[in-house]
Amino acid sequence: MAATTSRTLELLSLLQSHRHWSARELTGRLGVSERTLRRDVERLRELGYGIESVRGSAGGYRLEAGTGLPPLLLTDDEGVAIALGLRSQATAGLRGAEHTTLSALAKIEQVLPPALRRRIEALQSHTAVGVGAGGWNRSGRPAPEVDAELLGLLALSCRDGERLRFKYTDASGQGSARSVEPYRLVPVARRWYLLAWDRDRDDWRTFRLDRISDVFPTRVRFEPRALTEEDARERVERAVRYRRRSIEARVIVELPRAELVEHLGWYGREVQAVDEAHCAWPLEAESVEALAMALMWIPPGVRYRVEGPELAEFLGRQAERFAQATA
Amino acid sequence: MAATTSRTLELLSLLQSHRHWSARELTGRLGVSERTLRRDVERLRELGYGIESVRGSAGGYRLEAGTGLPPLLLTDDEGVAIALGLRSQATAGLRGAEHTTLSALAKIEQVLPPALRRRIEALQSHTAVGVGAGGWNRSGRPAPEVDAELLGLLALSCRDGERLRFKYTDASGQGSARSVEPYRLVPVARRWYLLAWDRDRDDWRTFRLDRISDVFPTRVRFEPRALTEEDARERVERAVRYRRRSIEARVIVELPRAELVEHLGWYGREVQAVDEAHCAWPLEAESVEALAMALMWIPPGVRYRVEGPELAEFLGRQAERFAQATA
DNA sequence: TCTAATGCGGACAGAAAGTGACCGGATGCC
DNA sequence: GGCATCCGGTCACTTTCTGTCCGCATTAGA
Repeated sequence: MAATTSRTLELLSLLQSHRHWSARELTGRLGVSERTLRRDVERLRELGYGIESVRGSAGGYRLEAGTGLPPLLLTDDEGVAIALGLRSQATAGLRGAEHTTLSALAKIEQVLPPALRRRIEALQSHTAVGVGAGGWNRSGRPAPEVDAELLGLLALSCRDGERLRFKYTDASGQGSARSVEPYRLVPVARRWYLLAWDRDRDDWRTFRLDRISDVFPTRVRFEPRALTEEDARERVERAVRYRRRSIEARVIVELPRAELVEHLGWYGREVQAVDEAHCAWPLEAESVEALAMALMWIPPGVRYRVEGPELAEFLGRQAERFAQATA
Repeated sequence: MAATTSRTLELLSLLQSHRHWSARELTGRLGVSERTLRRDVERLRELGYGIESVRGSAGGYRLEAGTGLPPLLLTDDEGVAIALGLRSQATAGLRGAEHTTLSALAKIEQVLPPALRRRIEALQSHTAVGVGAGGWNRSGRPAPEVDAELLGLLALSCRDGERLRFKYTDASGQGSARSVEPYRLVPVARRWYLLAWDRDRDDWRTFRLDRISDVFPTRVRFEPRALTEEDARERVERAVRYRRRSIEARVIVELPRAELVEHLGWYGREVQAVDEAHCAWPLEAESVEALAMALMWIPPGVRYRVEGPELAEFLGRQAERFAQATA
């Protein structure tokens, strides 16, 4: 039963797993005549998937970019890799694509067999970063750990309009049990927040993800309350009292612009020439520590001067500490 | 023609896009009778995809984890998000899953419509990190830019056994035109290398990805030469003459262990107590700069002393520079 | 306890499709 | 030119698909 549908999927899967197939190989795998294979190929083409065929000896079929994205037929391993990629993508907070990333993540998390889920968790725990690795974020503090699994779960609930219960520990350390209608996940300054309608308090509330625990999906659906995208973001930002508070400074380096740019590569793209022998490197970050780090990349032996009160003050203190530390 | 196959895919797509659907909604969307819908659901179940149904009022269907991964039916946006996630995953070099990540990446790159490809590139250029962000790697230098697109292309060629031509600039700056049979991509120390059979030199060669340019996929297939996984890795490592060269140091901080751990969080997991008032923080990284960065996270006002000649020497110089810079 | 809403699946008959065999043709590599 | 490969028309046969009709099972809520 349904031989043709599943065979079509299998054909797609074969084509995705290996770029080139001859008709013979395919008919062998699928157990059909060549004529039927050609008809299957035709069908797939009609669905908009680009299958190119090459005639002559060494001919065959290959899947190419078509007009639309074909269904991705993944092996378990690949599924795991994708889920991992999306999780780290989501927790890293790629600007401008959070929503889509979450929706893709929700899609795959929804159908992930438990065995694979366990593998993902195992792998994820291996990927923790070390000191000096990617773990420092723009704010210059170690990024708070974001629970990617929680993120996935919440994303699903938001998408599907499913009530949730969980424990929440507020800023003052007070714990409480909440019953909410999740509305949207919003990333602010590398942290994730859940905007939801609190059923007990009869109002919108914002929850920081790392303070949520013991989530229980009730499976009870609800009709999402109307709220514009902007409203949502504004509510969260207000609740979070988030200010950007970025710190700026400028470094005057005793080096021709070209040389510094050469040395810094991509990070030196904003360096400007001051005169033949000096250049200016504008810096911006969310903490003085992050700025100071940047200074360490000025080549050894090269003199520089910083402009910017916060950074200067910080450097003064660090210089003292460094000197003491090696005494 | 093929109404049922495409309808089945559409059903799967609907189920993936939204968790809960009533039979009515589905029949409306698909334009078939309820009986047929039930049969479609049955078919999907037979294929191993977990569709749960709920009877009674507020009943309906939902897609759940089944025994296998169902074909992922993605919107364009989601496809972009996944490709981005995989690219960053691959270039970040997740240990232990490189191969699978590449295979998943190859799968999606293979079928990515050009329009989406352009979107990915656009987005990717926006996600470049700023100073102090995740762009510093373990070696303490800005991570060399890995061209994710190149990586995807090479992954495809390795998988499919397709000959390549490209230009290669070796360490000494010498350029040459190569014609190779790509065999495997190997990440070493945050850099990617291509192991391939060089057809002109009649031997294996290792190419650093960031030195490869002007790649031309010939579309000519070849029979991959036999080589074990270990052999491959060994060849690359030998070619790369990779040594770990990590630098170690220890910091004695005038703070009780508990307080420092509290302050550092995850990064302080190896801190040891020395006595009531002091603790020792062992550090390890691939450059002194990275070590020095770690020091900045010791709370302001707290005194510390470093043990380790390289770091001490480096700090001495930095202290001087900082002092000069603010003069 | 009753009722309305929802999903379940057997039976049937007509419509639609899928299938393999056969064939002459086109294309590309050597 | 010779060979290997893909192309797509036609035909007869088989299988599947589909909608309709129906009584049943399950659930939430009045």
